[in-house]
Amino acid sequence: MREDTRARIQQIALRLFTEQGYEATSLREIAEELGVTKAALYYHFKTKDDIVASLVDLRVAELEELVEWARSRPKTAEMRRELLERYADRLKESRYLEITRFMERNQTAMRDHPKLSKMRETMLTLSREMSPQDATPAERISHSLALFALHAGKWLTVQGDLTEEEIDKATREVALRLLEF
Amino acid sequence: MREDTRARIQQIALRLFTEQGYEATSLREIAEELGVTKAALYYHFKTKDDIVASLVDLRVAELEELVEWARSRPKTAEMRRELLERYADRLKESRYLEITRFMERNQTAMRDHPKLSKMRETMLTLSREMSPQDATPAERISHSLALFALHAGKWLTVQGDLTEEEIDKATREVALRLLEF
DNA sequence: GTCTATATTCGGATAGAC
DNA sequence: GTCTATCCGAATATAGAC
Repeated sequence: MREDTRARIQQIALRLFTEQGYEATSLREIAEELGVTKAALYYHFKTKDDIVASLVDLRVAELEELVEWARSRPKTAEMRRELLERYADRLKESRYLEITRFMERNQTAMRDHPKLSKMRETMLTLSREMSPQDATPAERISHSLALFALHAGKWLTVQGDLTEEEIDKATREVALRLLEF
Repeated sequence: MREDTRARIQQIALRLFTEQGYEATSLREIAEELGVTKAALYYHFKTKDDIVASLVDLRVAELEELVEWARSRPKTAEMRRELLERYADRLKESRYLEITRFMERNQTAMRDHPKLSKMRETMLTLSREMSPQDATPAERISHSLALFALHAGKWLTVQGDLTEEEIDKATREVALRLLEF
């Protein structure tokens, strides 16, 4: 039972921020779900903003791992395909997907959050690893879109009667094609 | 000078909602920029939500136009390429792009807005027009992604030293490739 | 670490005069 | 159509006891 309260706050906050939005979620709600009072949260996080900052940190760390991995490898087409697959695998992990969704859905709330520029920078670094040095602009864009395509796949659940597995498989296929361009 | 106040409210609200977020923008701010008081806004819109609803209506109307156009045409590959180009052209018009960005960035705020389901429905209809009847799941996803790719292109402005024109041209190229799949 | 207050600020919205 | 004035609720945050 009773693990790290800090981690439980993060977990509940992440869920509520993603479902309802950052601004629409009050500390009262988070506290209620946790079974404590608002004041208790302030022991663990100085401000509401601090909670969100801690969540962004988690994502940056994961992106940086991917960048590290890419850099430890020769810059070949094979490496890039594997990088793409690894990115797709991460997106399947629920915590990572949740944080990603949270960020996609709360762009304006995060607008001038200092952590966000850090994140963009890391994402840019990652997308640079997706192209060889001599790639043309169109190729670079296509390769970056390969990453976006994986995200987009997660939005397409509405798309007819396809199962999640089918969509995942198909988006990976499309993403690989974008990488080949 | 002094045109329709209603339209000016929409215009200012759209800008602020997009820049700062829906919840983070107060009626006071909108009123101040317009040079009137909060109370004056209530003459033109019953609630804050009404303002946003009127903006979504604008986008749905534009999407419906595209659907209408597609339906008035034979279902050929050529028609789909042109539909894609028309969609890209719309995204270049500032008002349309702004509304699109507003919606992308305020997904949670719009979460259970009745207008939103209408919009999703229209978007789904449009993406169905992008594929022939006998398309496989992977093909359908690729064709839908062609639309998303155009949106994604708008996020990539950061991407190095490319001009907006170059990015626009390259994303269209990539989108067309996704359509060919 | 968590509680019970409580301070403070600001939001959306309405009433009624002009 | 726009104003002044005001209501009401809710949110973040703090102080200080246990």
